[in-house]
Amino acid sequence: MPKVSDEHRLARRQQIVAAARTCVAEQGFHKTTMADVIRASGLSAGAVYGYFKSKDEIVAAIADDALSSVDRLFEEILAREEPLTPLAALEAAVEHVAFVAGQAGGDVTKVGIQAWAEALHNDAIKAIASEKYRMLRGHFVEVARRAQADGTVDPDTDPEYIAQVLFGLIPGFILQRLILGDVTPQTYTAGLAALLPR
Amino acid sequence: MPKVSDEHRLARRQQIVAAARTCVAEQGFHKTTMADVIRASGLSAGAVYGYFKSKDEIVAAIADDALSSVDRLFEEILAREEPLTPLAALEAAVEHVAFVAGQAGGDVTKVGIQAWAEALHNDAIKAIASEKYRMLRGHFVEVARRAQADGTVDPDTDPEYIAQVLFGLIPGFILQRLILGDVTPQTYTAGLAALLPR
Amino acid sequence: MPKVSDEHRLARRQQIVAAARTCVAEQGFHKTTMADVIRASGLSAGAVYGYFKSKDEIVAAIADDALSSVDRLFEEILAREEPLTPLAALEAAVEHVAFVAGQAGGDVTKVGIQAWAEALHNDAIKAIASEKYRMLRGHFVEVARRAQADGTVDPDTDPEYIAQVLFGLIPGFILQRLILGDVTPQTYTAGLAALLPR
Amino acid sequence: MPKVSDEHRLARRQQIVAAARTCVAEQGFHKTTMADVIRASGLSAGAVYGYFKSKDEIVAAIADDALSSVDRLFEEILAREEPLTPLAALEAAVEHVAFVAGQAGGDVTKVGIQAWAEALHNDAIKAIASEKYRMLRGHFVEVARRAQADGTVDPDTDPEYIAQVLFGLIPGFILQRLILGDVTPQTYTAGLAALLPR
DNA sequence: CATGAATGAGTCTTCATTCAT
DNA sequence: AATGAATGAAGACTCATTCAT
Repeated sequence: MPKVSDEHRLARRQQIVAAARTCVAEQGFHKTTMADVIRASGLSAGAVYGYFKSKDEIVAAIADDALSSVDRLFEEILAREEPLTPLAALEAAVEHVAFVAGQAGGDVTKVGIQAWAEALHNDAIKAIASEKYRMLRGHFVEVARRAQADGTVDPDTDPEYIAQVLFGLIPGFILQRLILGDVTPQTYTAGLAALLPR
Repeated sequence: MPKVSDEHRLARRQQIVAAARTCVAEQGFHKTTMADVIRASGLSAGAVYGYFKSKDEIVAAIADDALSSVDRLFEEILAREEPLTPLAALEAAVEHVAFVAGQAGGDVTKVGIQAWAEALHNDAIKAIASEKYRMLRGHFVEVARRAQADGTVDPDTDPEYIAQVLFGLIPGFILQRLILGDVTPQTYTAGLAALLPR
Repeated sequence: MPKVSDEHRLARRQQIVAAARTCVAEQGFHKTTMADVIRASGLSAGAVYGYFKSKDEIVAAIADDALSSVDRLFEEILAREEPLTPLAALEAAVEHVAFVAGQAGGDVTKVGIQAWAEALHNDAIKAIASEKYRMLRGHFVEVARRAQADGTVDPDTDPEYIAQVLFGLIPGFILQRLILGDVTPQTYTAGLAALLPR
Repeated sequence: MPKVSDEHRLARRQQIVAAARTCVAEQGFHKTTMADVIRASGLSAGAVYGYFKSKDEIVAAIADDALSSVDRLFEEILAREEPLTPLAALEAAVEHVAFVAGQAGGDVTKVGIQAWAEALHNDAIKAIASEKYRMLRGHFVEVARRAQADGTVDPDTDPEYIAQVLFGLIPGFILQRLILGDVTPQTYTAGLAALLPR
């Protein structure tokens, strides 16, 4: 297949990443063997290694993909409505998380949690997570600023701190949803609404 | 002999769990080999297997230990002061987390994150995490009830939902602290204070 | 078409052998991969396999080429001067070896040593080496005969035995030159001169 | 087997090296797989890797062993007879080589040739070969010095150069013996005798 | 004819666990 | 009870060769 490259190459990488994501969402990074990924991708060992140099590179690609997918859709959501209150922002975020988690092809939030654990002793993953999360949190800084301008939120607090808290609610949502299983966008939003000033 | 044996047995188990925790905090569950644990514990392979049937059992013991340690101290903190506001509860929680993370013998919060990831495909760990977190979140239900009694928080919202949000802030704190490195109990508490009604 | 094809075919084979020789001189037969040879030759995998059926065939071609190149030039050297003494023959041989070793395109003596090792368990290579070396040693038989006619060397000894010794000095020169690095045509010739009758 | 170490450890290493030597003499360094060595040694994979960190380390051990065995016996041979002429030294050397080559457990000279090839692109092997050969050649320097004292050999030539030539005859003997198959200690010694002054 | 992506058997190595002493 | 050498089933990765385009 001499002249298929570029789009073909990208498509194959996507194919492999998709296969790997499915495996990783089911079994985690470490229980997922290259043989699993190879089987799931429908390619041969040699072919997979033609697109990725190592398992670590595939793991990094999945993590990047999983964290990016969250950020990508966030960007538009947060940019959309003009007067985006903290509560509305969190609601949108959490609904989006629940939505992508239910998509076919492996729960992205499970991959995300794997990435958290991996980031602790894998610098490549840590760099990816760090970059994506900083970006994501940046959106909440903007939300905080608007709320301060509205007078809804104390104007003297560093909006970064407020963003830490708003962004910080998301991991807790993901985790409770997967491990305790009794948290939904509705309950979480209602809980936050009760805490915030009416 | 049973008495001595029992204490001895427990002490040995603690010794092994402590050794394992150090390894796991540094390298994660999967990069930690039994040889690492055996070396760190100062025992022999045979001895370690005399106290734990398998690596999985040790992993479960570490996870239990890590999650319990958080809960144990929480219990007293939350029981202590009478009029514990949501903000004060979160502050205490987060300060405690930062404190235990700095203790010698391996950062417990790192082990905790490993446990989150592991829980997704290891039922024993999931059961432990589930139990501990349900307990932990229960304390926040009580906090929510008090705040509703005070009139600080909307009395018509299910206090469980409010607890989901308050408890849900903690994973976000742990994660940002370790991966982004710019979050402290002070910034986090300030951020939350700004959002809550003055 | 057969004529153009034939020259073309030979030129391509030479191109591949030259590329392979460079790789083999640097890394040895076994560390040299077909991918290396393909890259160095500037051809495609398919093209290379159009000219050689297998890696083994390429290896045999390199070995043949390396051993032939030594022999080819030997033939003329030994045929040139009329009264060629054993010392002069060895000197010419050793100087020629040092010269071809320094040529661009991969040290032929390194390829030669590889061929020795390979000959031990590869019958094709063994046959090539055997043939070339028998030829090469044949020249020294002639030298021995002349020296016996001169009275310089004992006439009762089988000239084949004398040739074994004269020819046998060359591998030792190649080896010491590459591994110990302190042997030159001058030192080696001087050493032999000291041993032979004045 | 808790308390067998030291002699046991050395014995096991020898056992592995012996097994590996047999394989390598038959098939060469590269065609010999770890599975071959493991099978031949009668141990398990894990056991072999308990004694050697890698295949390279085993290869180095075989090379060391093969080259040492030659040197070890040389030392005594050359030290034995008082007035050791160059011819007698070469004869002893070559007879010893033919003897060890015939020993059971893998032809050491074949391993030696493999080591020559390997030394060209493996620094560990090169270092071993370099050391052993320098030692070995050192013995011939002594032989040269004695011959110069006797007046048998030109006293103005650096004895190192003479040693290069005497030592340099050995690889040629080994090679012709294995590849051409028509050289024996007797023919080689006779050939040299014919060349040297009567 | 040429291309080079794809193949998949085979390589080295690790590591949880056992058991003879 | 304790020891730690031994086990061997996987695991990640390579590379000579083919064949659809």
